[in-house]
Amino acid sequence: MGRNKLPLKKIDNPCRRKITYSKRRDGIIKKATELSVLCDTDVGVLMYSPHGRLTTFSSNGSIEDIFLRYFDQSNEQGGTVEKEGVRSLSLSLSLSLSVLSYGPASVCVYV
Amino acid sequence: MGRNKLPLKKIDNPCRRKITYSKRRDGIIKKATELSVLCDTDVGVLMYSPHGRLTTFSSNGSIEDIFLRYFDQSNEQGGTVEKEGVRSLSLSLSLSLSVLSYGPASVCVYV
DNA sequence: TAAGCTATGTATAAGGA
DNA sequence: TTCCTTATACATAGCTT
Repeated sequence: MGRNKLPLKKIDNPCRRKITYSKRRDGIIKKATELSVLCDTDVGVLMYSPHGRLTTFSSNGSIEDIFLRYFDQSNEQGGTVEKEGVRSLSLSLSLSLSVLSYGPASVCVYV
Repeated sequence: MGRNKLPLKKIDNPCRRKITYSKRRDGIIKKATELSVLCDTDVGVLMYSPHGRLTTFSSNGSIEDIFLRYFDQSNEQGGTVEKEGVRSLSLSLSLSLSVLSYGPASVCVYV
């Protein structure tokens, strides 16, 4: 868009790259907001600037909630009963914790 | 965009809502791809369809990698390593378990 | 019912203040 | 810088198949 067509490759000029990042980052957040409102859905976005600065967007609650819902869904493919859901959630939490902490992790759940 | 301007509110007609979701979901993924290429950055997107079907996009590696990078970064900024990420994941897990099981839940984490 | 069309609204690349 | 301006390219709403 704009006066000229940008070729789809990394923008060499760091200044232009930064400007383009800001504009398009805002554009994506706007689109994500619209999608979540129009369709009444959850949307989450994570973006890193060229200098590594993080921007997150989450239409509903925190971005962590969206992560969790992601873990939920990955584990609930089969329409599980509560116990199964609990177990697989625990397993997936263990897994992500062990990666997070670069070591083993265990989780006890009381419901 | 399109023939008429859509008001920014939930689309009532389920059929239209679904169509709009599909088109805009693809649009966001295209924008995210362009952003990541043009600016040489990592971008991750999670979206749920009106029927709860999940779509993820990740410019680089799996969406889990982006999650991890998120936790890493949050923890670098706050000073506390791992513990915060672990705590917020545990809290989220407790919450979701208590909803799943229609009662209180508690979680112990060992890392 | 998914896929294509097109008129129209939106995003944005350059440039300017 | 940070915010306008505006020409242009892009996304998409409603329609058609």
